[in-house]
Amino acid sequence: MGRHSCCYKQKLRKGLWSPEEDEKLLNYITKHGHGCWSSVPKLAGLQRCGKSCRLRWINYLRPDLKRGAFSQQEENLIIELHAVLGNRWSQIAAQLPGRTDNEIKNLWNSCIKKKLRQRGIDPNTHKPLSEVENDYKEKPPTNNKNNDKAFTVSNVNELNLIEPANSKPSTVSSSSKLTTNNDHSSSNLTPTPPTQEFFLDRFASSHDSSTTSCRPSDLVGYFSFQKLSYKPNICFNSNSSSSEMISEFNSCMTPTILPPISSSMFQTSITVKPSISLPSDNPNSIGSCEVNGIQTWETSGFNNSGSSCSNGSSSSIELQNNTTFFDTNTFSWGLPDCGKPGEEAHLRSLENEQDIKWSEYLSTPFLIGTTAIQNQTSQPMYSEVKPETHFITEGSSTSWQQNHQHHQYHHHSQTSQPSENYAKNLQRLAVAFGQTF
DNA sequence: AAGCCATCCAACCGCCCTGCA
DNA sequence: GTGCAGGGCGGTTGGATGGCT
Repeated sequence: MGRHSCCYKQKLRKGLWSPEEDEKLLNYITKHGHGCWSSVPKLAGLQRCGKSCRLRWINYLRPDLKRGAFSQQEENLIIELHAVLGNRWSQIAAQLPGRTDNEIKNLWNSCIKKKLRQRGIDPNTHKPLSEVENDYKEKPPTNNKNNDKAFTVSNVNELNLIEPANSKPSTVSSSSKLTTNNDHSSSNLTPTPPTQEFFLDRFASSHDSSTTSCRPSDLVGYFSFQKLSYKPNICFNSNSSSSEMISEFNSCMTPTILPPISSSMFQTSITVKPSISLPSDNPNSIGSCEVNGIQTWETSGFNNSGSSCSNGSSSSIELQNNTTFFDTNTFSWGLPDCGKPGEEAHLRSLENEQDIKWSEYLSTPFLIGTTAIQNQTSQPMYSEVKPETHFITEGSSTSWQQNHQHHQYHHHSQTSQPSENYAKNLQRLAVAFGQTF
């Protein structure tokens, strides 16, 4: 187990890749696509195992990789995603176009962890270190693996680390603490993804429970960690259909059950502009072109589902991601230093069609209006300064992302009626959290 | 200049999951 | 149902690099 058959073969090179090897691999995949990875090294003339080739491609040679340092906004996003997803680097990477799981993992281990600790935050639990220490004293881990890193709603509440000092403690956290960190045993460090309790708690955590209003503007800021109004109340009838549930939800706006959220919910469409560029005189150069105003990349075989160019030199794939990403509006910090001015206008023009709003799941009161969110002043959590910009990156739905996403739930059907959308999305989300309504 | 140390990050390892025969 | 092969993921390792003494 572990080692693949190809790895047992003799004479396989290990270690750093030489430029020649890179060229061979790039050439091969550009022309033929990777197909079966185990056959790639042989066909490409490489003395490597298939896994090694795959890794090299994914982490280094892919044309849509964004090179360079992570922006503060990306770091913030990683931190928050980590709070939700734990060490699921691939899922986190799926939310950061152009970044690889390996890259993010390295950043986390080398940089972000340290920063969080410096700020008195335990990077595993996202709790204040003092609290973690207290917890440890009170409840020493009996069985090591899950205890010390178990993820609870209270952990998530600590996301509001920079909450004003006078903010009141959560009114529901004690009752809504997640104790179901059981199905993620694959990773000891992986917190249980928060279910609806998490978000309810999040709603409540920074709010006075006596506040009864639930302004859409508050909800708009949900993902920006604005203070939210929350009235613990009601109200789904378990026999209700999804659309009825939505209706009920609309009517009361204070559900005891929020539609579950998963990483896939965070996703909306983006387009990514690959930042890797090869020398123009490089015969393996992967150029770009625009088709119908959409950035495309000549990456024959890069995406098997891509449309093919007929010039024989390459095929063109459309990198417009119509699947998933955090709603560009839900995170107010954005990636200002990643976006290019010229791209932004184009991206903004895509926003309307790209946005997957909460409203699609939760109906209008949760609508995260573009203008509304734009005017929100986000409350920084981990960083002192959180620029108020959109997280607009030109994203890609590359084959690798699609691979990532095949575990996830594609939604945002463009042909379905709204009610169908709601039902489907709710079902998907329920499945995503292993729950049923 | 040399040695030591810390950090970064590319790559490997081991395991799990899935599809298929 | 079972075993195998391949893909994917997360954890870990180790080489490269830079700073400091």
